[in-house]
Amino acid sequence: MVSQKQHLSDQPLLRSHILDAARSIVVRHGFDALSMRKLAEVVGYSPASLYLHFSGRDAIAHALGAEGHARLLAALHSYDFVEDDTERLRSIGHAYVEFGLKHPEMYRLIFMQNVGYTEAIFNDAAASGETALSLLAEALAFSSQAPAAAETLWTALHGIVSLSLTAAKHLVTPTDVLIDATLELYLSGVRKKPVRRPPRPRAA
Amino acid sequence: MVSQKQHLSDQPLLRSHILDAARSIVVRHGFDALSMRKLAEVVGYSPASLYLHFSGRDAIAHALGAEGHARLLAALHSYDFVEDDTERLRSIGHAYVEFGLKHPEMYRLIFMQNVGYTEAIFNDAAASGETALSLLAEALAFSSQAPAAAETLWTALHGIVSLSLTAAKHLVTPTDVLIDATLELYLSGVRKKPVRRPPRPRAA
DNA sequence: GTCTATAGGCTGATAGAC
DNA sequence: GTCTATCAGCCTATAGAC
Repeated sequence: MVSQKQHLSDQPLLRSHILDAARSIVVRHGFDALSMRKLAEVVGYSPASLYLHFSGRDAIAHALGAEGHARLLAALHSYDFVEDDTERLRSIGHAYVEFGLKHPEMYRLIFMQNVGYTEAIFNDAAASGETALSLLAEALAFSSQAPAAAETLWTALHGIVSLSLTAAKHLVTPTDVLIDATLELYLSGVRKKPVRRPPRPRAA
Repeated sequence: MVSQKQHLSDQPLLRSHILDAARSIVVRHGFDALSMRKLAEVVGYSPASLYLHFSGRDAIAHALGAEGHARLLAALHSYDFVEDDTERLRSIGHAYVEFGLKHPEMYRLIFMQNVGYTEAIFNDAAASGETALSLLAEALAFSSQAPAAAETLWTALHGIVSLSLTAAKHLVTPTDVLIDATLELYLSGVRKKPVRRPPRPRAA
């Protein structure tokens, strides 16, 4: 019953056990509640042992966020099968917000917690070939105004998620209505020629 | 030179001294760096004395955030003089984002730090008659689709600020271009009839 | 009103035994 | 590889002297 090479296959397994425990703490109590001591307790090891598998708390945060970002990408990719360009964009937009609302603490960790984390996660994802932004840009490729159009849409979708997470009680409009209104505006604008910007008045 | 009733006028004065010190810590090192000990050191009092003027750290955070929100409102009101409706809305939109980028740690405290803080600050502001959202709704009063239109615009503007604070390196489009694109879309959509929403495909 | 002193915690990280 | 023990801090908040 006992494998002689157990300790060889344990290393990656333990890493993912640690990440599982860390994820369960973060999604339940928020990232601030993730301490090496509590994490060690959940994993069933001493705090010191965690440092054999991760260089420290930041490394765990990074691994957790990178994994969360990958899950977000997967959620968006689940609408790749939709053939109509605008329909696919609508589906992706809804899926983006839905991910954020379904995994609020994970979304916070990826995009709202800390400049350093967000940059590291995004840099890694970019190096791997795809980010939440690049996927939106691809979904908007049928239009002509990338990358500004993709970034404009991304910021809008992020705003819906982000304010829903911190100011939900003050948003009376149902989230789906906000998403649809946002998407229709971007879809209707996406083929127009760039806007002429009039000079703005300065404050008195 | 010495007033006999100095100790009477000292109370509100000390309160604002404490808030000044707290603000300087928060804007320089972020809200997480605000501790009662460090604050007491900056103010020049012992930690225990702070509790004579504020019930605790949360009360200081709340007072600081409420004050920040009031400053945001003031910044937006500085364009009240603009007579043209769409011009005024453009100015307000730019001013909103500008405030967030100029006071990132204050903006974080008001809208991104903590659900509890944001709710308390916003509840107070609503009770006082005006919030960032209600001001946007007023600026959009010339259109017919409040409050959904105001919330849609608010989330979009917040998204620009919020992602600029955490993912600036991955937004290649200049902020002003993002704001203008967003505003023009909302302005062009604001008089249209409500969008027809086609059913979305479900994931395979 | 302000202080000192302290209760009663928490933290990340490491040295060195086994 | 995992442990115990610990370093070297940090924190909010309060009791009680002055």
